[in-house]
Amino acid sequence: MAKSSKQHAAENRQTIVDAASELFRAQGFRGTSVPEVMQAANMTHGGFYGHFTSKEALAAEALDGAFHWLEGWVDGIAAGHPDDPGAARTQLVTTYLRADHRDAPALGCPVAALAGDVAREPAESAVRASFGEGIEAVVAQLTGNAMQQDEQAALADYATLVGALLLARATAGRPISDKLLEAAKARLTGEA
Amino acid sequence: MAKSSKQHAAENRQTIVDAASELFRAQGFRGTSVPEVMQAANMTHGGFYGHFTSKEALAAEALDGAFHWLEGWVDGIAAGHPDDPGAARTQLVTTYLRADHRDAPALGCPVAALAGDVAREPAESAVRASFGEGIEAVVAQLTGNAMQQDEQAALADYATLVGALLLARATAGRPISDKLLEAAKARLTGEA
DNA sequence: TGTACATCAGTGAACGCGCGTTCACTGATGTAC
DNA sequence: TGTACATCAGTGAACGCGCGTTCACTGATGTAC
Repeated sequence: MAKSSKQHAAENRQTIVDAASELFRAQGFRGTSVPEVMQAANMTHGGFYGHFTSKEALAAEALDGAFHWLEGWVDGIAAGHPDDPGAARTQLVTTYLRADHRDAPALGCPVAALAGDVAREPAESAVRASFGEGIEAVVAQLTGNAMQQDEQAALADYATLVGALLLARATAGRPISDKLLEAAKARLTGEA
Repeated sequence: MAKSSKQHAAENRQTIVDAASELFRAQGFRGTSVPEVMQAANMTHGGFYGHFTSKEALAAEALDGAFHWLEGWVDGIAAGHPDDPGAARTQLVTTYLRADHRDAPALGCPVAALAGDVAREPAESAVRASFGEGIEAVVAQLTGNAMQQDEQAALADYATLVGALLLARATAGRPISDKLLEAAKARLTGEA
């Protein structure tokens, strides 16, 4: 019944990717070291290069994983409101802009967490490619059957969501932080 | 006619702050080293600690400088449209979301350039304090005589501007990058 | 006005440290007979 | 089923490097008489 060593290795690899996905979102690419990721995965750092060719390769894969989670999250909201795209959109906006999303970047939207880092990546970077594909996939979800927005509206909504969450994080601890979340919520749900 | 050494030192200090302000916006706090800043200011790095107590102290001062520039920029737009706050707002939105602002973060809005970095700063950080005060000052400008927006609208606008610019930077090179700028422009100027 | 000393901004070498990455090794798993 | 060998995931020490910061020194500027 013991796991084969290949199974074990594959599980360990996934543990590394998952740990990296959270650490990168919380601390950024530069703010997270390979030894730190490996320690979070309960391994020593020497084994890292048996699984990945470089830190950047891990970053791209961790970002893919975070986008995969995000797409599942959007799908889950859409599934909760079949035949009512407007209600789905409202719930997405409300949930995205909750204080607990602001306060837990490690487990939240990779776009808000890492857009600033990705913006500084060189043009050919694998991380930049993953980010671009990820964001296009999410926009496709918002314009698809589940949410039914036109593309321009979806892009403007997403920009507002990301901007508000990021500014709320950067000003956390000040009254303006909560106000930013409320203002974006009011704007996007038409309550003001 | 020769400058006194005190004048010279004060000028050099300002040169360091200005260089840091651009480098930090372009590359982030962690992505910019003290030697790199000093080289950009045409000095060797040894003299740095004669002017600043730490890299973080420089970062806070450089951020203050960038916000000062931003406030002047907003004032300039407001002054170009006396008695027409709506036109001022439209010009601000249009200018902020231009492709050349996306492509020149070093000389642009410090909020878009550094919000992600500031969000990871600890609660007591000097950089975080500078950022919070800076953003509050800018919001005060947008709600003041020159632009006359109510606070909630100003916050939602700013979130949209920052989110769109940041996402456009993170996706630069893809068609979606320009679309993000256009979508935010349309949303904020009511053209769609 | 000229000389002697004090100041202090900037230089350049050095520090300890953590980074990304490499590598010789170990020991458990897998394979051949 | 049991033994002998091969594989290979993970260990832990080590590498060269750039970081933030320190410090002894230099030489131009400023001050005292």
